[in-house]
Amino acid sequence: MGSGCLTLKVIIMAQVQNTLPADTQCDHCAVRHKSVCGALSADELIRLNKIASTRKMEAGETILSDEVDVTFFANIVSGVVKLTKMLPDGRQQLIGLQFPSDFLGRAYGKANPYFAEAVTDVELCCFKQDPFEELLQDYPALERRLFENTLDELDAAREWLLLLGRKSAVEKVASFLLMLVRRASLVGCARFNPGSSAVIELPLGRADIADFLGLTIETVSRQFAALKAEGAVDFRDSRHCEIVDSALLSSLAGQDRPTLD
Amino acid sequence: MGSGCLTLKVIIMAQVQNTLPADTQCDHCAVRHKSVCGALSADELIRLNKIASTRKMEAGETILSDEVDVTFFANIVSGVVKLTKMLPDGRQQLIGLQFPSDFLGRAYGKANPYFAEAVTDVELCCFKQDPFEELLQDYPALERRLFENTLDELDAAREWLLLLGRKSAVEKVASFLLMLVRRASLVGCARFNPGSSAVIELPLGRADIADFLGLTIETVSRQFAALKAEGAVDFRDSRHCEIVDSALLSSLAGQDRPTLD
DNA sequence: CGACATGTTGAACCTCATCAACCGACGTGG
DNA sequence: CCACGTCGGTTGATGAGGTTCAACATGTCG
Repeated sequence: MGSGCLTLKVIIMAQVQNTLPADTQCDHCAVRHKSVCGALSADELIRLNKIASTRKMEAGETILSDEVDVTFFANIVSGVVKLTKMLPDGRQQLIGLQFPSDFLGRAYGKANPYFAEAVTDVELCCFKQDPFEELLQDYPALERRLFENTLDELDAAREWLLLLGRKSAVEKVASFLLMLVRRASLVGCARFNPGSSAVIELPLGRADIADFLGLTIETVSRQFAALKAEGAVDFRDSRHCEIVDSALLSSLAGQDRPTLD
Repeated sequence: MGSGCLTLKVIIMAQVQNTLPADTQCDHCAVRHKSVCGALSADELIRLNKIASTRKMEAGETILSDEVDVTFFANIVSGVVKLTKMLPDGRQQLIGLQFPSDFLGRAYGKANPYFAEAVTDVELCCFKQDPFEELLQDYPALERRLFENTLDELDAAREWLLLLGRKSAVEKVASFLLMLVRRASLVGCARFNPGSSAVIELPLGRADIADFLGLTIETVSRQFAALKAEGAVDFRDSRHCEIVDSALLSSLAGQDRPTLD
């Protein structure tokens, strides 16, 4: 049960690459409007800029940890980040997957009760904790954006509860792919062909997918094979999945009414 | 799989019992300080009071629904509320359990993507939607309290992801009991004896517990029996559970280090 | 009392985990 | 250059943990 692989808890803090000049950087930022920054006016952004700095992290590095007090929040500018929790005996569960424009860190004091780890190489836009919380006080629009963000995350987590608690292995895997289509397409990780078939890049390896779905590597692999056999998807390689029949896929995911026509 | 019992989606809105006189009611309120109201001064409370009204609902009534636009938020004053989600084929998952002082409803527009149903008889303190959202604008402390609330719910949901994805049946049931001890004791549903043994009242029937833990009624029952056999708990009746050995119980829940002493 | 709801217990079955072999891609060093 | 180990993924055989189905117990309400 579980992955059993106790990941080394080496916390390597990324170096500050670059302190942003006060007024220009955000204009070119890929996530300027989608992220929480979207709540701020140009003037307000300048102040945010003053406490911001870019960091790059390599795939596999730990960004936030259970055990270390973190002194910053961050927007993901590029790359994918996984959030995980672990049982003392090593069993692991992925509790979230974050894409560009998502926000990392728990506001207001309490430590995050989980790990955040870079899945791919990642660019972050980091904000120092204390001054950022001051900003939250001063700019209600910012706080509200962050709040709505959190509400969305809560909804997503609850959707996942349903998946983990009640869905079968195939349904889980199918739902996972659909979730990627939905989320990744917003972020440009997916390219759509005219014929409504899309190729999505799986940001996670089989082990992480398993930990996301509460399954083992082997079952994930088998269910992918099953979906392929059904004609719902096709794989060019283990990381690239073509959605052949998305209607079929979502019926296999158990999300629509059971064909009431 | 799942409970299979498609609960009737009859939405019976409770009658307004009682419009609060502007200044007195809150003083006697059992959850005045624990709930979001705790963020408000006496003056501010008066304004909140103007848009508040008490409602009583009977066990089994639906409070919030997927399919109906809800026009109020609410504090739970007494009783227990369950939040559920359902797959189209009837499989059900409990995604949250709310106690007195907890807040019901999703701020800022979007509909709650779940059901809320009274488990016991429930007293609510309801706030009309639009004026309450105005209050959120005007009283940042209130919004912030609600925000922190939401963050805590998110943490709880993620804890539950780990449980559903990675824990065995015994571990799930044991964790459930411990969760009740932690939460219910804050709310006065539990009475502690000197000898560190406590009797907790299970607010849920076996079916709901099963839907909470992603199990079936039968397994829940068997695991309770197993815990009793181990000497971790004892049952006076199916609804009252005495925690005999809470250290043992939490080790069976898989939450502490595997005895490294 | 009988009808019904709720919970417990037993036996058979099935899904998924476990253990193990295997495959291809990659990198390293002889 | 190829032998070698490693790593990620696939595939097969076996078995355990939970589900399912069914019978039974208990409690409540008419």
